[in-house]
Amino acid sequence: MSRSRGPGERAGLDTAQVVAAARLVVEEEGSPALSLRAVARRLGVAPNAIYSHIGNRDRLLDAVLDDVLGEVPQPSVATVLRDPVTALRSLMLDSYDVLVRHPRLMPSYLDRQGARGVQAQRLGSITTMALDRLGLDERAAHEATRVLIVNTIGFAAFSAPPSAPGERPISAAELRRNFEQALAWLLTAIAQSGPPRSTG
Amino acid sequence: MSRSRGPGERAGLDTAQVVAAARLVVEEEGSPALSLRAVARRLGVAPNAIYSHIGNRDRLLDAVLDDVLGEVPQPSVATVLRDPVTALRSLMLDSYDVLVRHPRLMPSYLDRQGARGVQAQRLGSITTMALDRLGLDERAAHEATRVLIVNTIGFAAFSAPPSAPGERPISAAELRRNFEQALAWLLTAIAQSGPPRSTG
DNA sequence: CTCCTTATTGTACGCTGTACAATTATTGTA
DNA sequence: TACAATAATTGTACAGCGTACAATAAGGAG
Repeated sequence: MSRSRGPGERAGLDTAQVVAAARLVVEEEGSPALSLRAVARRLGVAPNAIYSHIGNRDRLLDAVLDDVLGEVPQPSVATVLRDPVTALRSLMLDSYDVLVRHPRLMPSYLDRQGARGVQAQRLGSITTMALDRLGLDERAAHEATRVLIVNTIGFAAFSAPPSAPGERPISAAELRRNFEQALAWLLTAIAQSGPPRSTG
Repeated sequence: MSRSRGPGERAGLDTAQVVAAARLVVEEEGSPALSLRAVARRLGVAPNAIYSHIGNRDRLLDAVLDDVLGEVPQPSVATVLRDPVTALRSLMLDSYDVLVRHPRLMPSYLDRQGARGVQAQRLGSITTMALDRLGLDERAAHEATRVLIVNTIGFAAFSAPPSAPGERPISAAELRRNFEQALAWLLTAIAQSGPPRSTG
């Protein structure tokens, strides 16, 4: 531990390191334990050192959220064009699986409305592309996107263990089947909402 | 202000008063400002006085959440039995409208998974009743209930103003139409998932 | 080399939840 | 009524939090 560092001496931090450390804190201690001070501790740095790299506690949270979304794999454009519904289904399932690994981060996601970082935009534009392919106009595509996002984040949020330990805490597999069901319902409705495809 | 009260002197609090004060705090200062100390201040009471009535900060939050749900009107049993789909639709719309009035409470709702208090159970059992009427078995009814709840809370959560003020913050009316659309999709799918009604 | 910007520390403030013991009011029991 | 048990409330205290401020040193620009 390099505990001895005077004011002005550099620690060689950058934003990526800060975000990475924050993710470690979240993954090992849960996201209620995500504090600037915990991150700083892990980096062997004074608490306020963080402020040079991210302005704010909220911005740190945003960065972590978006970073997590980076784990969601990218479906190929070819797949999206060939079979938009299947592409949407696996995109949402993949997103769900990633999000479920960070259950206690979910309330923050909704608070920040799905995080508006680069990763979120990446996933958003693929979604919009697939919906466009289904024949939805821009407005309808936006709305459908929101429905899918709400559903995915919402279900992921329900995977957190309940506060009262008395209640049967619904198994992860069960919840995932439930999510798949809802997703299927929504995708069917969305696909039907576009104009009927003439391409047979 | 009765600031002068020695240890042991009663303030005459009860749980309802504490919850009511907490609701006032939330409604006037936003739910991030909901602290035991703020509630205590408003009641003219020492911070730790709250602990006699609710054990915990989380439990206070739960109580507030459930209290808010109390505003959702109860559809009559006759209505539910006559037209379950319409009853479900207006129940969810009413819930949405109530929740939207407390946007910054929504992340907590998801965190506590919709709150398991008496009000939540009241709404839950009406929902289950309607779904049962549609011919869903117990398991299917539970799943459909969860889908509807996730959708409602999720959309309500999106009504909070976004953190980055640059983004166009989507009008309330627009979001509500979007919610109605999603609700219609889900209700259609759910109604079809039950066995076809033989009762003409 | 000198100047400027930037990253980092030390310190400090006010806020938070909550544990603990002391104190008094209320309730139950005889 | 007297007394004991329980419950509600305060005072005090602690560790943690986000973050503002000034001092300091390192790195880059000229």
